[in-house]
Formats: sequence, structure tokens, C-alpha cells
Amino acid sequence: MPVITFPDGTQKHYDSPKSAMQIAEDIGPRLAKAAVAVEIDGELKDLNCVVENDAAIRIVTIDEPEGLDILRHSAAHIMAEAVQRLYPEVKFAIGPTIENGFYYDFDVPKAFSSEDLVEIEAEMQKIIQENYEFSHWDLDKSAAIAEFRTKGEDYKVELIEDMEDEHVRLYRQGDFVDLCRGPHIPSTGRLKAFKLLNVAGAYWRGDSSRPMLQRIYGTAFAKQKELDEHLHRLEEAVRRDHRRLGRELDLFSLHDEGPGFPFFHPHGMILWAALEDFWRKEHRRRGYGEIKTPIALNETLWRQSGHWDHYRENMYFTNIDDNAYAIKPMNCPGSVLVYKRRMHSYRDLPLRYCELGLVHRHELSGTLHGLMRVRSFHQDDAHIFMTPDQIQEEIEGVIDFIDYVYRDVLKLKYQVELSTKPDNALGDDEIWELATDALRQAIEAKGLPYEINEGDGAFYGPKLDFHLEDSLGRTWQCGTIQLDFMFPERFELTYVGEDGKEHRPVMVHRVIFGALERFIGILIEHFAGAFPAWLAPVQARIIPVGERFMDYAEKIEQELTEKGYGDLRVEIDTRDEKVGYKIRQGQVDKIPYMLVVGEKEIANDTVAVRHRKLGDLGSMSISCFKALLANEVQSKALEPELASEK
RNA sequence: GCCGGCGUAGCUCAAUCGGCAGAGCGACGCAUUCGUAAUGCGUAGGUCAGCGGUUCAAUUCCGCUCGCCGGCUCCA
Repeated sequence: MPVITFPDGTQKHYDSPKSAMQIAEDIGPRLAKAAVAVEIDGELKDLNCVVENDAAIRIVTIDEPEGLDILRHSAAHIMAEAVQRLYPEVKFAIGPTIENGFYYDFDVPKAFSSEDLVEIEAEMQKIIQENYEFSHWDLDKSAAIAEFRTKGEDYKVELIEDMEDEHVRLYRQGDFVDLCRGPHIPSTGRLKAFKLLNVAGAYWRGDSSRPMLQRIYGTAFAKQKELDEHLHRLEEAVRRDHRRLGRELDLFSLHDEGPGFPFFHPHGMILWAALEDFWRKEHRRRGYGEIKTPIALNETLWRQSGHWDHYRENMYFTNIDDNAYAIKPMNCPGSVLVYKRRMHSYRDLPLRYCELGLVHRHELSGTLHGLMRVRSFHQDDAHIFMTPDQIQEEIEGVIDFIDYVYRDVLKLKYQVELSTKPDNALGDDEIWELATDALRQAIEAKGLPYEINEGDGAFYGPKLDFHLEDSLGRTWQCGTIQLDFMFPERFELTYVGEDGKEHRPVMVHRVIFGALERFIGILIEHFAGAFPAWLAPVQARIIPVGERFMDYAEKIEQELTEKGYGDLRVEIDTRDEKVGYKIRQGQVDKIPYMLVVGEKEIANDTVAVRHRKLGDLGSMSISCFKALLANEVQSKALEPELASEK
């Protein structure tokens, strides 16, 4: 007779086998109501699963991440059943859960429209109302293949054929049967709050040479309130979109005349220059020497580097005096030429060259996205030439550098991926393994969590990629560290060792921001356009209460922008408008400080300070404000110092 | 590049079942001289993305091209 052990260590004795649902009910009606699945001896199972022997049991509720995931997975099945009812000719592919919801891929003769989604949702409601139970059974692989083949479910057949297990599991609710590992919610009626969001084409198995399917994205939550909150967050994200803020704050623009080639405006360039100054200072501190290499170089160089064979599709070409040239898609070959200009001693190494290099890549038109994905961009690149025994220390140094910029200075959350050998790679497996291990050791030495991104390395070496999130939670690769044994070989790079003989150095390619363009896009969304003072295009705007106070406003502007006090960026709203109007404009423009000046301020030689977030801070002397702002800028503070006092 | 959607004033969006295109915000002008998120009145602003076709007539219907948006693939 089963003895059930619960997560808190308590035990219950039953004199006959019980289903997990019965056990949950036994504990309490509230738990039974929230239960969606059960974990038995570490394995997730359906609630109707019967426990016959002693077991450790944990009831999984809808309030837990796992429970929500199960709910969404079941929602995907319910959506599939709805599609089957409305479009009997459909073939089913896969329907997994994702970060904030689920999707299902369908092969249908005609693409779904957004009106179709409304109908499918309505059909799902019916299925929920009809409250079908989810049940499952196991089947021989061959029997399952036969069954799906009869039904013409080619995609399912392919999936089963690729499975290693001898048995597969099928799930049914209502008239819909699907290949599925489970578990599922007990019945369709348990799905309360869901919404279908959008349709998109998606290649079968993510392979662009295979058929394009129709993917419907949706999401589901335990409660309607949570769903509403999620939908509200999606709407809010639109406001943070860097493409919208870029226009509203007049930072940059894109034009039909140059798709993927962004134009930066004066305010955008202030942001850019602030990042660039920071970048330069940090590189000098860390022993990098800055170089600049040309945008167009002879094609022979690109043949030697391997780009011609491995990267040509992404490159632009041109002719100069009847000679073939390529516009650089990467900075490395240029950097290598600088290295090769003379002989190097082991004493020179590690030699670190950094370069804010402008590269051009022919990205597919459908992938362009504001500043995040462009066709010309500035990499804050660097190439480190070193001896093999310097690898570990140098890579760890770069990891520290990236962590300093992302986490310490900007408080950005990031994820690390280790990208391994791609299909289209230079060099043999042995060298790749060596390089990949070196990167793995370095990241593990730093104790940072990472994921493996199989086959996504550069053609010349594996890489550690640092991903940042945009306002919708989409991640973009920014920083990257790439270890390269190939270029030194191809370009016959050498250094003279202690033994007086020539040796082959190793190269690291790395970027911190990644691309200035993309990084600025990330920052715009991260700060929702309200930049910390050190990055803000305008740090303070003076608002005269009336025209009579314009002279005083100008005097303050002069004092604040006076040399020797850190180049503060200040302007006056000279327009003939009421104070409230100008304040509003300042808020909309997301300017950190507004300085209201009128009769009182002239009398006391002060400014009335208003912060965009803290509101009216009262009056202070000009020198006091100047010190406050200069300090905030100099320290790169993300929040105003006064925030803690308020 | 692929699938789907979209393209009207600087921005956000109406309208025309084929018959000379409209609002709010913004810009500009005048009045107002104002104390912490929108003062009032007025004026200008559009080859209805581009090209071609159908038609007496096309912003509207059809085709192509370009661009944008959401995905897929790809990537900093």
C-alpha cells in the first residue's frame, strides 16, 4: 500500500492505489483546484496518473512556472483541435510552449488571416466549454508511424521516425489526437485565460529549404487578470520601441534611399559620442592601442582570409582602377595587416589593437530591424595577438571587461552562449575543440552561466556571445569573444620567442558593445528614452517663466556650460508659452533636469530645479546645481543622487 | 531571401461601394507675459509610396517594383 512523501517531508499512508488528483483532493480542495499535474519521483505526469507504490509526490499547480507551461502546452493542443474542426485538410507539425506563450505550426493550403484567428479562438472557447478530458496511451513506434501515415500526417511521421525510443505517447482530447510527451491539464475546461496573438510563416524544422508552415502564436495565463496584464505590457513595450523613440527624440532616422543604413542626428550623435568617449577611456586603461583600417581593401586579401569562400554572400564588392575590391564586412584582416607590418617579439604580447570599425554586410532584407539589424554598422572591435599560454588570462580579461560595461556601469541583464563549430568552417575538428575548450574554461572560471549554441560559431573560430534583451524580451547578440587559430595560420603571423625562433601567435576577436548601432537601440529601449544624465542629449533645459527673464536664463546657460566643469549640455526653451506647457514638453522630451527661472530666482541668484522623475526639488544656487549635475554625469549615475533623499 | 499584413500632411489616424482628400498633434503668424504635464485665434502643409494597366474618370480596381511591420531563416 502506497506511502506518499510530500516535498515538506510529511508522509501519508493509503490503503489502496490513488490517482494524483485524489491525493490532491485529499490534501485540500484549494490545492485540487489549482493542480494541473504531478511530479512523481522527479517525473512530471498527468493528474489522473495512479500511484500504486511508495513515491515522493509534488502536486504541480498553475501558479508555478511548470504548471503555467503545462497549461500553455494544453492550450496549443486545444488550438490545434479548433484548427482541425475549421480546416479539416490541415496537417499538423509541432506545437511547443515558448517564453511567454505557445505556438503551433500548421500546413494549410491558404494562409491564416487575423480574422481567422478570431474564429479559431471562438472554436477554442467551444472546446473549453465541452470540457474534454486529456487522456494518453503508449504505442509502438511502427504502429504510431502507420497510424499517422494513414491520416496523412507526414510531419508527425517524420518526427516519430527521428525518435530513438521504441514507444511513443499519444494524447487525445475530444477528437484531436497528437503525438506528445505530456503532461497535460486534466481537461480542456481548465483553460480560462488565453489569447491568440499573431500568425507568421515558419519553415518546417527551421530549415529554409523545407516547406513554409503557418504558425499561430498565442498565450495563456492562470487568470484573466494576468493575461490582461501581459497584454498591457505588450502595449507598453510599443512605447519603448527604439524605432519610435528614435523618431520622437530625434536621435536617428532610416530612409527608403538606404534601407538598413541608419542616419544619426545631432542628439543621437551626442549619445554616440558619450559611448565612444567611455569606450576609448576604458580601452586605454586596459592596455589597448587604437587603430583605424580602411573600409575597402583588395579582394585578394579577402580570398586569403577565407571570407571569399565563407562569407561572400554577405559582402559588397566594387572596382578601383580595374582591380576588384571588397567593402569590409569585418575588421580582422585590416588588423592583421597592421600586425604584420613588422616583426614582433614575445615581449610585445599580448598585443591589443582596438578599432571602431565601420563594416558593411548584406543582410537579408526581411531581417532588417531599426538599429538592431542594419547593413552598415560600427563594431567596437579589437584583436588581441598572444602566445598560446596567454589565452586563458586574456579571455577572462575580456569577460571581465564586458561584465563591467554591461552590469556595473549600465545594469543590463545578459545571457552568455558558447557557439560551436558551424558547417561552413575553416580548419579541422581538433583545433576547434581546443579553441572551444579554452572558451569554456574561461567562462566557467568566471562562474557565469552559459548555454551552448551548437554550430553557430564564426567560420574561423568558436565564440562566447553576450546577449541583451530588447523591450519585448527578444535577445540580440551584442558582445562576442572569438578565439581564432586560423587567421594567424592563413596570414602566417609570427612572433620571435624566448628561444629566438619564430612562433605562431593566437588571435582573439572581440567586441564589447557589439555594434554601436545595435547597442544604442538596446539602450534606448532599456531606458525607454529617459537616459541617465551622462548619456542624455540634453541634460538640463532652462525654462524662463516669461520673456522678461530671458537674460537671466542666458546667464545660467553660460555658467553651466562654462569650460572646466565637464561640458554640460544645457539649452533654453525660448518659446513664448506658459510654464506648464514647457514643463510638459520637457517631460515628453525626457530631459533629466528642468530649471524654472523667474522673479524669485533672479532675486536670490538661484534656479528652481525639477527632475523628470522626482518632480519639483525646490530652489538651489547655480553653483550647487552645477556641482550636482556635473557629479551625476561624471559618476555615470543611473539615478539622480537626490533620489535617495526624496 | 521566404510567409502574411501594411503604405493618405512632419507624427497619429479618418474618408472616398471609382467622381477635385479631412481631423488632432506638431510647424508658422498674431494676441497673451504666464510659476511646475497642453492659452486662444488664424495660416500653410498631400503627385493618397513609385511605375504600368482597366476606365469617360483611379488615392480607390488589377499587376509589378520599392519600403515598412510581425514572424521564419540568418546575424553584431
